[in-house]
Amino acid sequence: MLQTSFIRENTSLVIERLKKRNIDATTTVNSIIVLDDKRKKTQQELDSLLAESNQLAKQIGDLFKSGNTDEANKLKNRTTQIKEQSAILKEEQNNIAVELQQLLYTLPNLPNEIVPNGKSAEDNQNVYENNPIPKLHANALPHWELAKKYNLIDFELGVKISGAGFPVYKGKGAQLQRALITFFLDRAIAAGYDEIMPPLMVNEASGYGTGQLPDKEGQMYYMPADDLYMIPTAEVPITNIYRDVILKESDFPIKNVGYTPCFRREAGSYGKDVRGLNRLHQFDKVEIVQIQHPDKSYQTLDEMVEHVKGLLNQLELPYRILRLCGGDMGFTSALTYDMEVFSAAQEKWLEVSSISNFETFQANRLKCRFKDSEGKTQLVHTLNGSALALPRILASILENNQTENGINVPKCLVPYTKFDSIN
RNA sequence: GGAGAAAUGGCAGAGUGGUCGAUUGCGGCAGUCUUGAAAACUGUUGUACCGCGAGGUACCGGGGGUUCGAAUCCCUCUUUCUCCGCCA
Repeated sequence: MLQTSFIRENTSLVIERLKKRNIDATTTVNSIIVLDDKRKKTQQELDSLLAESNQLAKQIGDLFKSGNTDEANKLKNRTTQIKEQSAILKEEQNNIAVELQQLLYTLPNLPNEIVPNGKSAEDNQNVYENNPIPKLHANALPHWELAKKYNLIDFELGVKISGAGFPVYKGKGAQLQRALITFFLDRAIAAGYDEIMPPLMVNEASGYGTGQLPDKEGQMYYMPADDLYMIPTAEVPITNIYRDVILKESDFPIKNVGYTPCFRREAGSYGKDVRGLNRLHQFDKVEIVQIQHPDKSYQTLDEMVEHVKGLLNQLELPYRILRLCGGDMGFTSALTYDMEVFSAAQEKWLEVSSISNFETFQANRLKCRFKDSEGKTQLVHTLNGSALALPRILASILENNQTENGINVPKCLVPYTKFDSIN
């Protein structure tokens, strides 16, 4: 959520930057300013009424004490008047606040200056590409066939137990999955991240804190009996650790890593994009989160991209890095890099990580602040990224490393799997 | 799930209708003393909003109510603790 004060002071910048998202925010921004003016005016009136009422209450108290009940009762008349007036103003103030809040919720984050203009994924900027695309043998199979052939993943069994999008990992498939999780966690810990195992269900306040609510309400599984949401990513519970927290400057950078299953309804998805492991309702992900000083957050973003590059390099997967264009960026992000691996049998790029700087957008909702060197309280910057999302990594490992005789396990995983090939 | 107790500032812990944004202790910060440090002493130390400022308003777990006036009384929700029951 953008700050009202920021919108007031940078009106034209806000409108200009949101054009990168192909949004004309002029009307909304103007309404926000008008409403904010109204809010200020109402508060001034209300405050002075309450000030008078506080004064009177003191006087009445004194009068009662000195036995001057007649005079006290006279003043009471005035206070009842004030009460009525202030009740009206208070309601008005509440209404304004709600309306203002709703408008603010509709505005996405401002894209950073370097975010390319564009409407869709086709306009994303390719900023890095690595590792040659492997040449597969003539009978190469897509990962869902390989998973079946080597008894690694049972999709039909998942349908029986839960439904489509809930695969069952078996045998070496399950072990490979577990190896990847541990590998990713170990690498993050080595890079200075603290491991967190958070709850997998969160309350409404947490959903609002990181911006899943109200924007992506339908994407999360919701349990009405207990008013809880299944997490769509570890970002939600981990970042919400810092909700309503005032940090010290010396706390920076806060680096957390967490492995969690992630749950997504993926309403509206269908077709061949959902084949196999490409798009699931439940999947595993290791997420890195950082809370950083505003001056250093972009440096941190680069550092996080480097970290993920390191993982992909070790896994020896062909990948590319995209700088997302305004039209393809998430609601809460100021700058996002997507990492995609090439899935050789499907012959397409699969997104395996999305690394974003949210600047103060989440922090404003979370009320996560710090005291700067002058003792002033200001909002922190939050960042996060997948490091990494498992299913598509697994898919590309299976596809890219297949030979006529089986599948080779990447060297960096062998210490974890204790086997170096699947056949 | 049943019964009872509780929730106050970074922490501990007073406060049961007005003089309370809140005694005190610890911690934090600044200073005095010291070659330096410790100790001691002095001062300072919550958040948000409004206001150029003086200053004002709100907040004692959340929401509502009683009252001229609520941290304090009432209702409700949440959470924590103790006991009982059940259970991985």
